[in-house]
Amino acid sequence: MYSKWLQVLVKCPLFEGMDMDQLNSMLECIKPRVLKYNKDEFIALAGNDFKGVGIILSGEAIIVKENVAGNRVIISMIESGEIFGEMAAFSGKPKWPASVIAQQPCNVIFISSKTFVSQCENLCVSHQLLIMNMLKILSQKALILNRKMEYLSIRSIRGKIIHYLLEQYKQNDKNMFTLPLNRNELADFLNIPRPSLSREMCRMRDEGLIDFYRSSIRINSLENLKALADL
Amino acid sequence: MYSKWLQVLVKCPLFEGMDMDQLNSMLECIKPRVLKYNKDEFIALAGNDFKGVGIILSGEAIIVKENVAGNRVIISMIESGEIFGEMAAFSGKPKWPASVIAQQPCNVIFISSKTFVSQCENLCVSHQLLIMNMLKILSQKALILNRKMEYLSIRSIRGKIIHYLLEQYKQNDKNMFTLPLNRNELADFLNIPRPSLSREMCRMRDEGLIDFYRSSIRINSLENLKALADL
DNA sequence: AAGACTCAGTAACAATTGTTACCAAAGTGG
DNA sequence: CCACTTTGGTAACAATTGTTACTGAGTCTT
Repeated sequence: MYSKWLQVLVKCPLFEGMDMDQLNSMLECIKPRVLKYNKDEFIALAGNDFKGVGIILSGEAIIVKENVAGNRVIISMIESGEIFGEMAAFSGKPKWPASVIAQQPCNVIFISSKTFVSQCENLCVSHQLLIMNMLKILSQKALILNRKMEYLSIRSIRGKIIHYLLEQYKQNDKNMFTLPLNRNELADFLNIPRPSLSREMCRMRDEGLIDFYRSSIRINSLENLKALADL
Repeated sequence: MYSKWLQVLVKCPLFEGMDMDQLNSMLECIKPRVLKYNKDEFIALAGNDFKGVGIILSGEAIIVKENVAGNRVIISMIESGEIFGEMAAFSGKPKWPASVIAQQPCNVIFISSKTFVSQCENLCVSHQLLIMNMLKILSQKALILNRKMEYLSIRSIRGKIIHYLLEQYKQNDKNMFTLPLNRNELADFLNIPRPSLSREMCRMRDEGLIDFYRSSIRINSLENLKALADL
C-alpha cells in the first residue's frame, strides 16, 4: 500500500535511521492516510481542524499565512519528502496555524499526532525511532528560530555583520574564508537592504577591520571586531 | 526518595495531567538523579557534555550565554518548577548550548533524553503523557519563537505597532481595549527605544488612526490600520 | 500634604538606514 | 567572442530612527 512512496519517505528526517523494510512495516502498523490534491487545492486551511503531521509525497506546495491585515503571505515552499504541521501537532491547539496549498497535483500522507505517543500494538522498535526523530525535528526547529532571533534582535547593521562574520570565523577557524551566501542572500538573512549591507561592509573595509573580494573575506583585526560586537 | 519534591514537580509542565501518585510511581520507574549545587556553582557549562533535561527543584539559577565577542549575556532566570535544556536534549548535539549557574543553593533533577524514547518496563501510562508533554513544550517553544520573529522581522516602528495593535484587537474583539504592557515593556517587546515608540504612537494619533490614554487604546479606523499593515 | 518615584510625552539634533538608480566586473550561453 | 544575465559596489538624497534630556501627570509613602 505504501510501497510506492517508500523511496521518498525513507529520505524524510522523520524516518531517519530506518531502512525501507522497517519503514514499511511501521507504516503498515500505524496506517497513515494518503490523500491526493489537485493544483491550487487547499491541503490545509488555516483555522480548520488539524489532521496530523503532513509529508509531501509528490508535487509541490506553498505554506501561506494571512497577516493581521488579511493579506496572504507565502511563508515557504515545500516539496516531496518535506514535512509540515509539526509545530501545530503538539501545541494543544488542534487547528492549522497556516494554510497549505498545492502548486502542482500532490500526494500527501498524514500522520496523526496520537501516533507519536501511543506505542503500536506490535511494539515495533521503529516506533521509538519515530518519536525520537519528531523530538529532534522540533528541537532543531526551535534552535534555528533561536539563531535567527539573535540576528534579528541586533539593531545596527554593523552589529549584524560582525555577529555573522564572527560566527563564520568560529566555524572556519581561519582569518580568511568564503561566505556561503552571496550579498543578496546575506542581506536577506540579516533582514536589511542589500545596498545598506554593501555600504557598511565597505566602511568596515575602509576602517581596516576586514578585507574582502566578493565572497572571500579576511578578518584583519579579530580583537577590534570583537570589541565592537557588543555595543 | 522523590516525595520531598512532588509538590514542585506536579506543577511542572512536563508532568502536566499527572496526579502526585502517578508522578511518584513514574519517577520510581525512570529514577532520575537529583543533584545539589551551591551558590555560583555551574549547573551546566556551555560546551560540556549534555546531562539531560533539567528541572529546578529549589533555588534560582540564571541561563547565561557567551556571545561572539566572548562576553557573558544573561538569557533568562529560572526558578523552582522551571525546565532547562529541553531544546538541546534532542537536537543531536549532546552539548550544553548555554551555561546554567546557581544564584542560590539549588536542587536540580536531571532526566536523561533516553527516558523520553524508551518505554519503561512497567509500561506506565504516565510515560506516554511525559512524551506528549515534552512534544508540547517543544512545539510551544517553537511557536513562541515564531511569533517573536514576526515582530522582529518587521522593519518599521509603525509596522510593529500596527501589527501589535491588530493582534490585540483580534484577541479583544473590541475597538477599545487595555494594553497588557506598559510603554517600556512594549518597547522592549518590539525591540525599539521607548521614546521612538511614544513618538510614533502620537503621530498615529495625530493622523486619526488611534486614540489612547496610557494603556487604554481605541482603534479609530480599523480599515486604515489594516491597509498600512503590509507596507 | 510634601517629597519621591514611576510612567509617559516631547523636542532637538545626530546618526543611521532605506531608496533608487546607475555602473562595472564577473559569469554564462550560444 | 559577443550579447546577456547576475552580482555587487557606489552615490545622493530622503526618511526614519536613536539619543538625550527635560517635563508634567499620576501614584505611593510617610
